[in-house]
Amino acid sequence: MPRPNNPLLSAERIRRGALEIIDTLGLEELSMRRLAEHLGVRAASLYNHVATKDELLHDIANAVMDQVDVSGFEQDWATGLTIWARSYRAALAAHPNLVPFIASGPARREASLRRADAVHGGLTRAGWPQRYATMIGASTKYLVVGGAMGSFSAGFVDDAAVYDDRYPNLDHAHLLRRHASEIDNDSFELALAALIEGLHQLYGTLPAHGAPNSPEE
Amino acid sequence: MPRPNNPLLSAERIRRGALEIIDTLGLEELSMRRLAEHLGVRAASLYNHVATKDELLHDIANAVMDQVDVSGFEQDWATGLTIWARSYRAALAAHPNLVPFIASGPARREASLRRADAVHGGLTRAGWPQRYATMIGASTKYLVVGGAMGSFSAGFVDDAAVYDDRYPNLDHAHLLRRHASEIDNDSFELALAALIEGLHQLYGTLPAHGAPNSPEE
DNA sequence: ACCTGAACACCGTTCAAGT
DNA sequence: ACCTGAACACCGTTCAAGT
Repeated sequence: MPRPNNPLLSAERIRRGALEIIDTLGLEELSMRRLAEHLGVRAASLYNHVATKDELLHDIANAVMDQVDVSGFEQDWATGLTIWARSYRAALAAHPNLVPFIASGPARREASLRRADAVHGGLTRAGWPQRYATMIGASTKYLVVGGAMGSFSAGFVDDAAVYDDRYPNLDHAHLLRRHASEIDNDSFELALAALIEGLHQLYGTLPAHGAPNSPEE
Repeated sequence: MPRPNNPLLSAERIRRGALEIIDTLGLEELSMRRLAEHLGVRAASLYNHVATKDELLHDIANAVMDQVDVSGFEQDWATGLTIWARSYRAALAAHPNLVPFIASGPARREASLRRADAVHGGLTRAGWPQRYATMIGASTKYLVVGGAMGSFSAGFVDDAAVYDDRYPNLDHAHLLRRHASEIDNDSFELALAALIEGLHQLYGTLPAHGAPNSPEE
């Protein structure tokens, strides 16, 4: 007689295990065989719950991106942009090893479109022409992705000797690694503030702002 | 008697062949075996000229990055920043499939340090405190890398039907793919202009600008 | 319904053997 | 000096076989 015989695996458990490996060992170290081992199972078993490694990664990426908050656009556009950018950045920073994957692939999933719609809608409702709304959304994304990705300061090894006196302007470069995340965050905030400041100025010059959108392009 | 017997391969030819595969088929499609086939040779032969696949990729990345121009810092800092950012972006855009690799790994090579030194030096000579010079360099890099990377508009498939009426604010989203590179470029220029505008304002508030750098942090 | 051993078509890299 | 076949330790994925 057949019993419930509760299963060893589930899509959720697989996703969690995969993200653990990504966070601790890196994206390159994630293999279906290693993941299976991590879960006390054989590689083939994973395919009862997950179609493909690539789809698994997309599912994980979507879960990470669900932390992004676009609710601020119910207030003014600048608040919406700020909350969006910061929560977006925080979501990526929580899983830095996954950023290259999230940032390279296009995102055509439901939730991702809803977010894009909220950003675009928040900006156009505030009076930005469609074309500007698109560009502002793109610019902000560049800043977030670039900031989460490059981890600018990680490029400098934590060893003053490397720089000796050949690069006089980098005499403090060896300090960067230690304060990397702090500097990364400050740089991001600086750029975000400058961007929004610049946009505020541009906003004042818009012909029909506040009025219903004029056709453009 | 031994003759010159000129070799089939060279590091240069391997690099060129690899970049051809990356540009046409994508980074994921590059394998040492496929590269060898592309060059009319066997995989093992490559290792007479190249230490490792990873090192090969770094060498290619360095060649691409050699197109970046930091000479503008000999003029004013805003010109330097603009020329740097644009040439940086152009270098990456010339080989989009390589961007994830270039952007994820730290760059501790000679040429890369020279560029960082030129940027940092140009900014500090103009009166920016060290800490700001670091942040401005980082911010600009975020913009360039994010812009070259995400290819924001590629996230929207070129099919209006997908969006139907569920996302009213994305009613022009299907146009994005067609004008993707144009919008990407305009968004980048918008953000760069806003950043530099914001920095100009900040520059005016610096305590001792023009004077020798005051010690900080 | 779910797990698995075995297999297939791939990888990057090494190395003794050839010229 | 340079190219190569064969091998090693890996991949992602499929599938018939088991329970």
